[in-house]
Amino acid sequence: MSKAHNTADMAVFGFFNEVGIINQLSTTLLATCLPDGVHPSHFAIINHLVRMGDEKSPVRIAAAMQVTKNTMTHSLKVLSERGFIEVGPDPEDGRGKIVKLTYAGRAFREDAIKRVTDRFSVIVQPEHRDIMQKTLGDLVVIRRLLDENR
Amino acid sequence: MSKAHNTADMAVFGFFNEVGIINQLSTTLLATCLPDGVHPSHFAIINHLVRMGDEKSPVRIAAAMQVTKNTMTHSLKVLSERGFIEVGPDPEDGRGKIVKLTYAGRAFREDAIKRVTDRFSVIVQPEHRDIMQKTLGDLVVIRRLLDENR
DNA sequence: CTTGATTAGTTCGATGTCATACTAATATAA
DNA sequence: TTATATTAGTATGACATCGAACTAATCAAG
Repeated sequence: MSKAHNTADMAVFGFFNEVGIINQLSTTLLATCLPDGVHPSHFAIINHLVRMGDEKSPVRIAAAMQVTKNTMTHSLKVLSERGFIEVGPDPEDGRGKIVKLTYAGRAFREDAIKRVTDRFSVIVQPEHRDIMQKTLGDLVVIRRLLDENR
Repeated sequence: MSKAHNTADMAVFGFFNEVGIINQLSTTLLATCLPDGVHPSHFAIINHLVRMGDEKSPVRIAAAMQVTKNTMTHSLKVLSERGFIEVGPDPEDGRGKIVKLTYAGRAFREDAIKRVTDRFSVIVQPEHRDIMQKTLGDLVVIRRLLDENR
């Protein structure tokens, strides 16, 4: 009864195992579409700022990206040196900062999106898109479950 | 038409996005079930050796874990220092080495599995298990797709 | 047998990420 | 108002991972 290897647990382990492999392979594939020195996590930050709006504080971006504040400090430094963002003080909070996308940042994102889309389009066929679309809702349920229990 | 933001692409991006978040949250959760200094990737190696059989070469384990050889060298050093594995020479190949599980390694794995199962069992409810089981086959299809195109 | 190519494992340097601890500014409570 | 607690961002050190270069051993071609 307390045996750890029942079928229900196996399904759970198998699920997370497949998720882990898919994540690794897709991230690696994404990385090949980005210029040297730009990590997938950097792309994710730019992408987030474009989609959800910039002018956010580092701590808010860190929460959205699910990384720690110091990781975000580091990532923002890289993006700033690349000229993709500008980090200025928050006029309403002396402690805070405000991250703003530059034109170069938006252009980089457009370019990267195009390369990524092209790259994936030769691999992902319509039947795979159907699978992803069909599965997406279930993944959201599991993601929310984990998000609420961390 | 070459617009990058059509609904099909959105489903693909959304899928990989959810997969990434689930992977991060589940890995973090798993990490809390492991003793200090034992990384989830270390647990994965031990787990693999128990399930698929030990007495494998580092390069084969690296391929199975989808990491580079040097990463495996590092991980095996950690596991060896912990006494979970023993690394000896390959009598049939002067270049190679053979990784062997110790009793302590197997005991660690049993203990970790128990803690992980207990931890997840209070979060993952039957309806979530159903979702994972239902989704598993689809995830395998996508995983294979990426595996064949890397 | 000898030479060139491949493979196993390691070393080195770089990078992303985290935990802990710290400073500075804001918010709350007495 | 003053003291305490909380929050934003940074600094430091640690670790997992990677790519490139290296050594040693095996394999393959002549």
